[in-house]
Amino acid sequence: MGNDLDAGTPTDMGERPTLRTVAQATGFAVATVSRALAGDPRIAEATRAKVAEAAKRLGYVPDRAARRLRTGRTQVISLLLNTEHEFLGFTHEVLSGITEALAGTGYAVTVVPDSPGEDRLAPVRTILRNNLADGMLFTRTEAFDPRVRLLMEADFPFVSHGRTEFTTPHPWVDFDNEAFARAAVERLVAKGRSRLSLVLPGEQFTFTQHLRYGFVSAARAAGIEYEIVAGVTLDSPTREIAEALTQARRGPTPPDGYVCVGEVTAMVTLAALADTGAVHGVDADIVAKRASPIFDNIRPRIDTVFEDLRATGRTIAGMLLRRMAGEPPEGLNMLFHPDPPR
Amino acid sequence: MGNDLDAGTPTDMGERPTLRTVAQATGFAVATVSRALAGDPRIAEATRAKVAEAAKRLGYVPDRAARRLRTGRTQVISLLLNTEHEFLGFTHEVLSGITEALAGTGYAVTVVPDSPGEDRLAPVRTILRNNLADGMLFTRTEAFDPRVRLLMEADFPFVSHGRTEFTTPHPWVDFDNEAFARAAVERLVAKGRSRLSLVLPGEQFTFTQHLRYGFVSAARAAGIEYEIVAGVTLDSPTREIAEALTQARRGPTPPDGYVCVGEVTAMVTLAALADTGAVHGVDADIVAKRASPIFDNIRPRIDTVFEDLRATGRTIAGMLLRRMAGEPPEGLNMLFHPDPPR
DNA sequence: CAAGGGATTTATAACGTTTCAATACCCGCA
DNA sequence: TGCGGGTATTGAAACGTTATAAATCCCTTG
Repeated sequence: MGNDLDAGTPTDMGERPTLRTVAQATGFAVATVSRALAGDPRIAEATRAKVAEAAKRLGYVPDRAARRLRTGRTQVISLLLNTEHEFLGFTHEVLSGITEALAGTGYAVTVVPDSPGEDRLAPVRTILRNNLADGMLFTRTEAFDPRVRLLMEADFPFVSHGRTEFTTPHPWVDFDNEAFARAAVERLVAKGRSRLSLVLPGEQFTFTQHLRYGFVSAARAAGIEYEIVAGVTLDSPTREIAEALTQARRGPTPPDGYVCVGEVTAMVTLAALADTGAVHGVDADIVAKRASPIFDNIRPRIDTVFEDLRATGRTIAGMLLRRMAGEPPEGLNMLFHPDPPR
Repeated sequence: MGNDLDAGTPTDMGERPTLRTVAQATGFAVATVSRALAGDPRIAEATRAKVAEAAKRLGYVPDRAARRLRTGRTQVISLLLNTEHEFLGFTHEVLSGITEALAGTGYAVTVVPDSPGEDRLAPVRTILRNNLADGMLFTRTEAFDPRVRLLMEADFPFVSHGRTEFTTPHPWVDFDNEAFARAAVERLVAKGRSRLSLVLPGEQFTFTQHLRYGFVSAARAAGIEYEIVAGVTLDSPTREIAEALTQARRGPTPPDGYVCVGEVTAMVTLAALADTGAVHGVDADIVAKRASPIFDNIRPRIDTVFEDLRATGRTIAGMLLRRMAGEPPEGLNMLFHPDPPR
């Protein structure tokens, strides 16, 4: 081996090896090397082995730009990130799950801001038109989400976190929020609570309807009173939520049970209880959805139901890979079920 | 203009316009169009205007892959994301800030996992060797961070969140954790507290040393007792931190003041107080660093110092842009100062 | 009027990959 | 010997862009 003085090419050692480097090292043509590395069966077994060895030895890695230019495939997956304030680890957990599922696949994740007030289609259009990704992931899905409609029309691979109400099937991953709400209500009823309260996310999101249905139907089934806090959503400033909750507590018949969809609401609720002189566990109870271990460290302890967001991230990414590989959308659905409350 | 029947090219309407499309529409050569759009002063003013108009009308957007292949510049910025569990909005806030600063620049952010137990250099090496990005951002910087060393050697643009102790200057953005710790101590002393406690992040991080120094020197200056909780770090499972704190409280002279570096620790500390029958505000006080508005909704209310992570994200991204544009590293530093505690 | 020269524009060659169409090779068989 | 026919390999073109070097034009000047 030694130093290949005869190679006298501009491509010297230290440069990034290309197909040409490998071709020269093996004596085959560039086209052959390309095919061999792609595992093309028309290339002889022995050749494939020789090329593979040389590629590995030289540390050859295909150039993304060249491949992308040639094939039109970007090897990129875009995640639409909502840029509203968010307090607990939603983004971190989902993103960790996604990168976990994508490790070793050659796919890169790019993060694209999805400003909630703005046109939610704009970033999607940009990605489609300028061919910036091979697939897309997003959250906070709406019943007739325009992004879903557009992507289905364009036949562009995506997985939504959250279901829609379109009749055409598309890949989605969701948490069974109806079951969560139902279980939360039942848990509170079991504790003897009979006037329940719930703060919902914005009306437009599908999971809001699931939560509402689970909450309302379970409360009715138990024959107890319930109210959905008016005038605020989960995305309202916490100050406003706190005010609404406090005001409700000062009414003639304050709630004695709270279903909280997020950790923040749970904290706000705890604070509202404290501020109105009520004692958790005595005057009222809370059951909350929990996506992080933080509630292990809250006093008073409150009942929680765990939603595994890292698994969610892994799943949406894995499903997108399958969709991009050509699987039909029909089978690509996954509904996570709440563990029993604890 | 009407329909250009004479154009009879394979590039029909509906296809993504390229330089060739614009060239044909204007009658100039591809090279001229490229130059005109790049604002090359050697192209006549009138030509530049005509080309710009046509490009806009046709909706021309340069192809990233082609540009990348030709120039070697990727138009990508990589963010090294630590995949440990994290509970409050660090990732979300920093990432939102980054995308905010990058909006409209044409740069995309890709997220690369930075597994804490693993070789922290591996993802950096991959990015360098395979030319996957033009610049890099990362957090949890160490005193002699090997990533910083490698990137400086390679002369690759980056901004670290956190300072190092290298003598060669490099761009960084940091929060003045020493000032935070000092202020927290002073605040506790002002409340009459005289036995302070602190849980530190892992020894390897630079900001750990800043915290330690601020804490220790302020406590000494005030002539009070202090302890750094042994055996656990901020990254320890919360259960272990809780145990260590609870145990300390059961000793002969339990702490009466806590400096908490994160929101989670603050919650754990509150829980430890509650579990040992101590009352916040009576038996002990807490001053905590706060990166989200969540503490407005914690009862008991605790003193906090705000670290604006979204601004941090904006700043590291903005600084990286300047570095990539060729600015020398010397001036590219920014130290965020804590607001007065409240 | 020819030559010089500044101002514009352009043809062309890359960047590294994949793929189409064509070539070279080898074997068996007429 | 020559030829069909599979097998294995290859040359060349193309993806869309930028940069180098050369060409064109037009105007000034000796």
